Amino acid sequence: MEKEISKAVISRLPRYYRYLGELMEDGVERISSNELSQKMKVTASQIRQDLNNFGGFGQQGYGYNVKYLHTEIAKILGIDRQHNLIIIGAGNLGQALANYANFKKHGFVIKGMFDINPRLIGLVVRGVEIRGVDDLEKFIVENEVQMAALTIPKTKAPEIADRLVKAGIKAIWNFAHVDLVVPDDVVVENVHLSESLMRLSYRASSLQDQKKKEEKKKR
Amino acid sequence: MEKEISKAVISRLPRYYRYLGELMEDGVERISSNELSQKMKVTASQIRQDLNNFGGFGQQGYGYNVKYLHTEIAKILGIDRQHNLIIIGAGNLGQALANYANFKKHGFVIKGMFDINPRLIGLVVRGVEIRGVDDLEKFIVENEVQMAALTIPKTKAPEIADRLVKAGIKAIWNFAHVDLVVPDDVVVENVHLSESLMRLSYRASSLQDQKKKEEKKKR
DNA sequence: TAGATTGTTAATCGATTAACAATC
DNA sequence: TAGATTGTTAATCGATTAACAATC
Repeated sequence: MEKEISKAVISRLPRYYRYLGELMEDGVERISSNELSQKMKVTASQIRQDLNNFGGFGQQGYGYNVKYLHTEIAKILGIDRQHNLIIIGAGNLGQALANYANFKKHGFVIKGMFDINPRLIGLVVRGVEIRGVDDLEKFIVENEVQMAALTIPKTKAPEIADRLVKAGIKAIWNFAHVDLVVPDDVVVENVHLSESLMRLSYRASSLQDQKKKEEKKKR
Repeated sequence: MEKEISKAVISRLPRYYRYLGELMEDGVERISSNELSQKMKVTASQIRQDLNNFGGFGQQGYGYNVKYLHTEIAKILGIDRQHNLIIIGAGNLGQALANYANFKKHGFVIKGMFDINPRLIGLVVRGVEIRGVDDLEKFIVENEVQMAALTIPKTKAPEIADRLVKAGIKAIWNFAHVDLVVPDDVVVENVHLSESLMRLSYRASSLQDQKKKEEKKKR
């Protein structure tokens, strides 16, 4: 039985990965959980606990080898392998993703882009042609695509998601403002930008309100 | 003393808001925590606990009035007021945000866009002109801008963030892959897309690995 | 009034932090 | 060997779920 690893732990791994990458660039060879904790503003205890979910990557009295740990986290995250990706929805957001150069560095290869807008079909973005959705299923199979980014309106998303799942897609990066319903063996990662903005709004607003209250008190 | 409301609660509010909005569109007038919990796939207990952080919005024996609750959550999130926003970085992602029509509906008004690329300066996106960053501070003050979306490379982000803070910005929606350092009275909401994609990669990869193991067992 | 459902307290569960023995 | 720092167990804290009295 595999011990299930908590979502909280997983969501911290990419940040560790980023900091380790920066340390490598700075030529740092080793780091202790304590040093790293100060840089990242988390507890050293949390770092050690998190990492030990996956094995002992450090050494007593020494700390962690930056390069080694960086590689190991990449393996855990699955970014050491190639992921074939398509983007459904070639609007600004879809194109923004396509233009995001760092993808390739982490094993994500954009195999194709799709849209229903005839004005976009045929255009080429970063060497990738925008296609109509008619030959979607065929394309997925032929190009061994496992992942799809959904940057289409919420009205179209569930239907397209169904088609993706039937065609064999196993991972959906969902930017549409709906909760997709998919089988157990398909994973969905939501990026709901409007919800993110609302969280910011909440925090900004409550900060404002607090200030106003404090001003009132003074008088 | 205000009781501090947990981050977990806040991050669920926008989703409640979205579901209530959809219920309104469907003409539903009232809903019980139990019904809503089934739709949203959370526990009824959690819904009631979450809402009661902010006050009693329901009525025993009746449930919650959809429209009323929708309005109240909007107030809590601060999306009943106007937020003046600028976008720094007019690349694909910045333009995607500018084109995202629903912003206005929730009180976010895009006052301006900024870039350093001379080829973009002067262009107009959705009625908003792209400006150079020279007159950034002046623009913020004159237009009473409180929020900024940062869609620029990580190398430039900290410097611009400093300028924003000095000019009086209180909320930063950060799409750059750095952790910004800001004073206590400024809030930052991070959208690290590459980290989101890595989380998806982890889940997709561990699903794959699991399957392989099961296949091995069978043999 | 009887039935339904909230608001809220209490119980459980999980995640974070602290502590320290193991060991490089 | 002595010092440093991990890996891991135990303690604490917080968040989620369950239960039920209050009340519409």
